[in-house]
Amino acid sequence: MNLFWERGYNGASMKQIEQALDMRPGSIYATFGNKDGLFGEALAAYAQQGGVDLQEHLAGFASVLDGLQSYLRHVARRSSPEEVSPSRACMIVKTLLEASNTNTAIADQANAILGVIEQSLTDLLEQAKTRGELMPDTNCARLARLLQAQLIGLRSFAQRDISAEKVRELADDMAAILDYYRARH
Amino acid sequence: MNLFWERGYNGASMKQIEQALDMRPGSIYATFGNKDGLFGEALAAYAQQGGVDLQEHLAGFASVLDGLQSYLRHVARRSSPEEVSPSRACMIVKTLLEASNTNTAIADQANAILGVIEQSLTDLLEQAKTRGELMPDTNCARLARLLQAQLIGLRSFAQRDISAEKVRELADDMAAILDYYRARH
DNA sequence: TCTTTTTTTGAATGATTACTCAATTACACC
DNA sequence: GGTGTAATTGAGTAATCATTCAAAAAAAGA
Repeated sequence: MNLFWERGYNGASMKQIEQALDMRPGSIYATFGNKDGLFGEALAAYAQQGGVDLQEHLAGFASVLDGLQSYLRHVARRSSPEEVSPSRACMIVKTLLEASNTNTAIADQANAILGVIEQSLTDLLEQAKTRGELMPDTNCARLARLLQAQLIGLRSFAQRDISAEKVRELADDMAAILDYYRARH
Repeated sequence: MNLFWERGYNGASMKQIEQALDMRPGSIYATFGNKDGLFGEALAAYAQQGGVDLQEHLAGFASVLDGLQSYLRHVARRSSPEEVSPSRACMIVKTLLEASNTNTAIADQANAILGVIEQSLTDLLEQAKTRGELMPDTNCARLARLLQAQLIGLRSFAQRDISAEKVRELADDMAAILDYYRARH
């Protein structure tokens, strides 16, 4: 997963995969079918890990919106140039952009995952609306897409050769956007 | 340029490039050096074209902020699934994500281009501030990065299998963010 | 028109690609 | 310990990768 995340589908050769897994070709193909199958499992593992990360983070907050704002800053911290990570950018977005016109199966998988994430965010925002955190007329599905676009933008921006502070500032500015949707008390 | 934009650096083979250019290997290598050199010229051409597009669009507006908001919607229209384009996503971002851990030279070029764009946006926002369109205490460099992240997020989001209307809505919501930075009269 | 320079051609290069399979090793059950 | 099943090995496959270069063609200069 880390190798694919770092180098992308085409950038990771079977030779490098053999080394990363400490497995020989035959075992790899017996286990995963082919490179697509292996990549698919890696991407699914990445997505699941990301889902757990979001859920764990939100668990520490009584307010959904506070949790989402903190999550944006959390993502910025994890996408900081100081951190040691296979890539600062999101593996799902990297996959979507790389595979969209070259590998339909993989692009479809990335699309499906992003659809699930969008739905999760919608559910969370609906929950926030029910709790009175959001303005009553908020279109939660639409706001979820805006939020997802923020996460995509943040992490892709973080892939730039740029300081950690500027990434942090960006996350703060993105978090502030959510304030505009908060219910006035 | 279109071939690289559509399929990415690794996704475009020299065979396909030969066909797209209607040139034989020797001529290609005599003209561009190698695949990296050719890709570099394609990316530079893409960036220049993008710069012209932004400039032309803003020329139709007396207000910088109005122009930028309209540009967001213009980008959404161009990134619509109905449009015939090599890719809905931005070639520069695609390159940044694909090359960051595999091809330093190309990643550096993408980084440099994004730096130039950031500076252009900063200049535009400074101009808006001078004209009294923005709140006087606006941090234009920081807002420029937020705006760039919106453009990155919008076009990457548009690469999803999603309706044109939802992309349009997203662009509207992003444009609305700029309103929060407008000077109150 | 002849000569020189430049450009184009396309077959051939070695390296690398994803992938296969007969042979071998390891494991599980009695 | 013996036997059958499952998993692993790694040399080897054909195809494709980016790239080269001597020969041919085209263009430029005299």
